[in-house]
Amino acid sequence: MERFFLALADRTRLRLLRLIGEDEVCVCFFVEVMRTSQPKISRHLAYLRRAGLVSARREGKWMHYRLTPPDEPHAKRIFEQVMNWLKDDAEMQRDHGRLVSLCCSPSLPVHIQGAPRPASLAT
Amino acid sequence: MERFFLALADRTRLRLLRLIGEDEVCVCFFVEVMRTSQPKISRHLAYLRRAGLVSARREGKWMHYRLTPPDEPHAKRIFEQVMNWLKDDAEMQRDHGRLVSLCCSPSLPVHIQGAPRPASLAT
DNA sequence: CTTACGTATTCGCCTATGCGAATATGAGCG
DNA sequence: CGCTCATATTCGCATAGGCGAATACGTAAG
Repeated sequence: MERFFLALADRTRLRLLRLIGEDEVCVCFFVEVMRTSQPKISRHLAYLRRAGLVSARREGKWMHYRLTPPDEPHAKRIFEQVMNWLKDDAEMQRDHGRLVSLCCSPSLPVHIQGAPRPASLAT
Repeated sequence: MERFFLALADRTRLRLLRLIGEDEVCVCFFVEVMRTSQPKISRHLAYLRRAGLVSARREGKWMHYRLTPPDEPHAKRIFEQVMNWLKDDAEMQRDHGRLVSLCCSPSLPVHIQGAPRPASLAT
């Protein structure tokens, strides 16, 4: 219970959760969209993994993260409410906007060319 | 947002929130029911006050605390869901049970004789 | 005014955790 | 194998915050 709330008690982690949303997103997009250092993002993803809120899948060099909402019914409902809350946050809307336009653009920036786009946003 | 979740990320604070519930409860009952040191309880109440989740009212020597749910609609809904979650926790059920039987008993233990009982539990 | 009592705050210590910088790991490729 | 790229982990440092012990504060009673 405390672990659950601790995982939610950091802005970087909340931004990551919001960016993932219903998709499965490659780490390189987080770095690109959030304009934050890669180690910082990786550390927070690890924290979320330990808290059980996300899980990862490797695909060659790329790691994809997706949400794994809690099993416990109360926690699950709260988690969904939190995700709704995040949608109303200005900064996170900007993040998400950047992710969408990035993934829908025909050519990715040089440093992430070839990165697998989130399924629901693929061109 | 982070401040909100940080406030919820501690078991002692969650126990306090659950004990308060819909009532206005005197600090001395927390100490009695949770079998925890008074400074510890006071510190966590101060934390909750700073986070805006509770507010205090002085009545002579006694301090009463009550919940002040967030204004922001998302936070408010989440807060209510959290309160429901707490009701299912075993330790917190024991806490609450002790509070009820304490307040409904005709005579309080020596060290809290004269303490004002929570309104809804008064004899 | 002094005392007693309920509550709050301070102090010193310790752990958790955030950060940037550097480095390690793991996978694909030549 | 050796190189590169994507990602993860480690290191050293700084702050937040938990705890018990001691102490301060505010109010009522004598």
